[in-house]
Amino acid sequence: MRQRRKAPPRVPKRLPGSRVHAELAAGIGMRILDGTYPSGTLLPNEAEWGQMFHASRTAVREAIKTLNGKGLLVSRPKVGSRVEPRERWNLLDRDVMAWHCAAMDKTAFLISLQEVRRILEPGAAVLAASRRTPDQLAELEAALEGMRNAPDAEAMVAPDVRFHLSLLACANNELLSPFGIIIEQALANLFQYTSRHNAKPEQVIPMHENVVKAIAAQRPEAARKAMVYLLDDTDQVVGKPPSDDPVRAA
Amino acid sequence: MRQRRKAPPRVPKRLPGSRVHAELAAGIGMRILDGTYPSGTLLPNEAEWGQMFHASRTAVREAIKTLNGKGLLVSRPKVGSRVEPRERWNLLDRDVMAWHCAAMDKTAFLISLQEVRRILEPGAAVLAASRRTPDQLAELEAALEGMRNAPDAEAMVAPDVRFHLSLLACANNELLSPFGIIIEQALANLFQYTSRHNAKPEQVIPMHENVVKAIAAQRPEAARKAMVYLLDDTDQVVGKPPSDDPVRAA
DNA sequence: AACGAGAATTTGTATGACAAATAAGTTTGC
DNA sequence: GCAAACTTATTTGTCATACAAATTCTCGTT
Repeated sequence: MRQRRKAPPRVPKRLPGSRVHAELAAGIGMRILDGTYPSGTLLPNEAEWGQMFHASRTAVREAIKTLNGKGLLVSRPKVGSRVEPRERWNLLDRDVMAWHCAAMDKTAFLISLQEVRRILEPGAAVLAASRRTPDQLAELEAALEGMRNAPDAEAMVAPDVRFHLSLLACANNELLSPFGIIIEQALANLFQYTSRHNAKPEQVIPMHENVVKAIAAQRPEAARKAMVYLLDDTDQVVGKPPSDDPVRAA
Repeated sequence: MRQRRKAPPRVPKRLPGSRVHAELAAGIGMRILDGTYPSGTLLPNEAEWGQMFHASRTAVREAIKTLNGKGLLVSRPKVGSRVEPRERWNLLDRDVMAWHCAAMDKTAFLISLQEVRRILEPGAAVLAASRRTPDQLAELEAALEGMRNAPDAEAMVAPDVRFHLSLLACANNELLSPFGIIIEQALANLFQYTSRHNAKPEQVIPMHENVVKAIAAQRPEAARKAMVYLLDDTDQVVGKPPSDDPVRAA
């Protein structure tokens, strides 16, 4: 039997598993990302945040330290916490990207994401073809096999993400790993389009296969081309015209 | 008159301007980056960190929240704080990159940096040539002028960084801005080499001029080529062979 | 052996107090 | 009149303590 001696907590109707400082970080972070507090603005002080969210200053401070670490804020005594200029934000951070994505037009964001993919992934494919280890190649092939076995388009997203993340890993450059976040976001958002437009789904698997073949054969330029074709196909879903790749044009 | 009733503080001989939680974050962060606590390891608990650094648990927690936000850690009650796998680290974060740079061989790191630059900057130059605004072009030219006026090699680093950052801005893709960190680090580290080797400094300015000309003329492919040449020159300083650009080879 | 209740441990939150830093206003000295 | 020095007010920074919540571990029961 449970004793019920204590009165039930009145204010803290918090869901179990939620962390106050995480909610605060998200709450403040989103208000920055959506422009409620533009760059250069002075935020409310810690006590005010505490009142707004019914939380202690301790929790507020931990949230602010989190945002501080993501480059959204700088705090100074007597002056307060000021929103940093946009170019100092850590847009590649998972949380920041999620808040940003929630605040802004998803289509425009997706176009930006694809643009960066067009720059990065062909280059990564070149490195992958020349440097992948057998283990990394096997992982890439396993991801491809996962795509083949997907029963429907939705089930293909996860192995597709895995495929492109594996490709980044094949490049064996540790500074390329952080871009996995871009790929995850892009493919996750992209699915909402593919499920509607569903342009030429029968070509998706062969296109990925071509990338794997080129990387397996250690042919960098072929890998690059195959990746460009793959991205062209993806861009068609979004509605952008395919690239005018100088190599292909030549 | 000032009253001097209170005894001077005995223990806290901390330098003015230093923040305890920042020192803690750096101390813990570096121990993670240098491999003292490898991925998957359980860190000492908050009380132990407090003893190690002679700080309160509050300060330790704020430091841990900072590292949490950078993707180095996850904390759970009763378990503790566990080091995340390397691919989840925010290597593009300023602090993380600084700690990483302090821990690891700088030459190897510089090669990784240059490799990513070779992928990113030519692509950024293409976008810049087609989309730069007049204001952005003016900013780019101002940075170039700053390089021209630099009296010595050391004084050229700052405007050089400004140049490449401006170029990223010209691309008008917000997801490209975070890479400015890579460029800053690369050029800052690179200076140690240029000052020693000093390979063909007379070519540096004309090479940058060519990039500006192509972007001013809105010729994307010319901008791309000019940027590749520029990076080739930089790579020679590091000791890498120049790229085998398929376009140039054709 | 499986299961469940309870103990132990660690992070999470709250509160209160004071220190440090600094922007702004006020007085002082010339 | 004006500038420098001082005072004051405000906000973040740090500490100590207490307790809540979550989760693993242990141990006893069935």
